[in-house]
Amino acid sequence: MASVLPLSGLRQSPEPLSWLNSIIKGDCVAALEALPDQSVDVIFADPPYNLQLGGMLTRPDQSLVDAVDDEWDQFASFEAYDAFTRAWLLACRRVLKPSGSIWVIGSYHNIFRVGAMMQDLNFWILNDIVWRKTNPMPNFKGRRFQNAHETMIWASRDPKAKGYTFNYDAMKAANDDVQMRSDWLFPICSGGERLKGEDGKKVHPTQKPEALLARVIMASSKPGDIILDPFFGTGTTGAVAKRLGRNFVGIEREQDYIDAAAARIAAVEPLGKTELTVMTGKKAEPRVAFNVLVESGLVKPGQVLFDQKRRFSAIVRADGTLASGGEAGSIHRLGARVQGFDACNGWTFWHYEDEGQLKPIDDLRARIRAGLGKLAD
Amino acid sequence: MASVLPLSGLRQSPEPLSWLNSIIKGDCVAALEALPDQSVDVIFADPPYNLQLGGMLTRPDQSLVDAVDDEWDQFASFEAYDAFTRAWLLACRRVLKPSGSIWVIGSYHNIFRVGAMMQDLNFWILNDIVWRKTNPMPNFKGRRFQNAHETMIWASRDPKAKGYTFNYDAMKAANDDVQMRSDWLFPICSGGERLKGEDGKKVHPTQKPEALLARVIMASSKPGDIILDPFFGTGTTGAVAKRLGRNFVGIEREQDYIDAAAARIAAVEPLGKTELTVMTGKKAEPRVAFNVLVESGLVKPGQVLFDQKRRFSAIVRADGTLASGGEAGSIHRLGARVQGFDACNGWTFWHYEDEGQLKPIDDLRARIRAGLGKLAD
DNA sequence: TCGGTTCATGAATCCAGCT
DNA sequence: AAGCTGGATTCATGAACCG
Repeated sequence: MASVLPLSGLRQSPEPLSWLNSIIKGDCVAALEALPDQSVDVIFADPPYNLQLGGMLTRPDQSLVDAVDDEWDQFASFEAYDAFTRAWLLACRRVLKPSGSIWVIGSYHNIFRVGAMMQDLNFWILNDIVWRKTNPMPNFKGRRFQNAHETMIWASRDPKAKGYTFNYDAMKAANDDVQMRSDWLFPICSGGERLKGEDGKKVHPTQKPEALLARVIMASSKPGDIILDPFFGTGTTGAVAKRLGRNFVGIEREQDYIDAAAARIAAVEPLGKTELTVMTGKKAEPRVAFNVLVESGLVKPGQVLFDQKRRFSAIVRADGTLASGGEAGSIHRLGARVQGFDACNGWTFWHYEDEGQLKPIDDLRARIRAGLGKLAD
Repeated sequence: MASVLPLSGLRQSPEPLSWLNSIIKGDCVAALEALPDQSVDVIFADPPYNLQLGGMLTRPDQSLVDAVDDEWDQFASFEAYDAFTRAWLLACRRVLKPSGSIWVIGSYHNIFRVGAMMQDLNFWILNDIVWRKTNPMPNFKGRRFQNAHETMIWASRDPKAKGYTFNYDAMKAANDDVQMRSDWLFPICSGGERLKGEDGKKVHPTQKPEALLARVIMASSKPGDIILDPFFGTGTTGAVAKRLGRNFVGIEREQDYIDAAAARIAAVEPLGKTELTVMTGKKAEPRVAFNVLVESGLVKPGQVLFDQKRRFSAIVRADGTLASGGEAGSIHRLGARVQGFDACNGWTFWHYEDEGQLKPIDDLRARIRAGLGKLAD
């Protein structure tokens, strides 16, 4: 039976949601019943990998590799694992907002089955992301390549969903101003970040690095969003969500993991609003109609605009449209028309003459946005 | 109907196999009927990815992206794609030797379904390999991460198969003497390597780089092995196989691709035996029994061996076994016994004294292998 | 001939918001 | 709900072209 353990909340709402910023104890599918339909923005799931280990594995020095042999990773067959996967994915699907997205991490043992099931359940894969480990465990027997990565699937709830969050500009800025790729490089979780028990042993066998979760959350959610982790473990998702100003919900069966996660999350200090501000691109800026430039006097009716190479020209009309050789329309439509294209960004295509030089009219828009419109003659 | 087109053969056998080093024209499953059971060593398959593209895609400069919209990549549903996948995988399974292995390449559109089906059909995944592209196509609309990799699944025919070829030492040597990882970095196929028609257009939309195939073939096959590619396309697998002294079989439906592949392969000059000699490590070296060291006089009966720290010692007996404190056995057994381990590499555990210094008996084995046994006193 | 610039292109499930 | 419109959006590579 699932029970809700409230933690220190991040979110003060007029109708407080009892499950927000808490860890729900119980089986994943049963516990999800505590959540309403379409109530979470992002799901990060780190399900059992269904490792099928033959026996003990020893290193060349005969030391024993501490394998993942926990009870929760044992399944009788692929069919059993598929049934389990289908059940939790469906439960997650119900609580995910139509504009939400889901991440699932796995290895070659399970990720193919998970990915196929996600497609069968009508999730729409956006990317598969490869987590390249800087320090993977070696292959001790020399019979395979070193297994040096894990795979994450990022998917929207529905094939045609357009509303999912992707902070493209923030990702690009974080990657030396080129697009963030689908292969990410991070160390495995170790050192001080790795939770250890009083006996010095790791608390959870598959604790994920916070850096990995940070990129996931920064890429696909906004501050204040609700992030669900149905296999909470020791709460990496919750800790990072709290630090990044997001709300979280965790589901976990084992009391030991819950205790460790709760203590860990309580110690997290959320970042301030300033630190959380992300790079945004033009899409986020307020719309300025070309007409406003005419009205403000930055562009005058009758003025002639050119493309950068003066191959085309057009005359500004008083209503904020352009005319050229019998054709007329918006700066975008006419830009497309004269070039024979379907589309065109008129702001960067059309230029005005200033002291003999051609400058894009986008510069004038920038002045409006900066509040300088009234200063223009 | 499938027909066999013989090419210049690499292999002269007393019972020539008509399909060897040839391209079989026809549908993959039907054409595979021409091959006997358990007749090929390695399969490399690059099946249709089942891309589901919405419409046209333009770059920011309004140019049109030349998408993969070929008829052979169209499937009515996931079910249809699964049925197709199951059929060709089963046909491949029949012709694959029990000691063989199979590679399948794909993207997130299809690889999860392929991987799950491979598991369902009792293939045993050895690795999933990520091909990281140095120069992937960008994401033009800024709505996802740049799709910068493809995934290959490497699997043995059966779960307990141990005989598959993996040239571990060659891979390690090629990777600056550290284990080859599961993420590989290669450019996409372009420039002079990319086959172009008379119109200057690419002959095949998805030609793979030869470097990728070279690593696959070098890692998982031996010279003289037979490599099957059931989706031959323009014959990258055949060209690389021939160059690396392997035999190939290709299956392809489109005559245009067959013509291009045949001409391409005919122009390939196989490497010589010297160039093909792979870096082989200890596993490939001839086995040397400890007894040989005793017989050759490099180790003398009654001589005392130690571990590196002189915590343990043992006496060499004339039959090539060791004795220590009432226990006796092979260098490996006794090494394990004195340490309380299940296993031990006696060659590196036991040391002999030489001018006051302890040196591993493995050094003596190396002298035998180098033909220096008789020079020893 | 050399160096700089322009241009084409690659397995791609690629827009959002308002009327 | 479907359609319309504003306008945002690309990286590495090699060939072609130019001065």
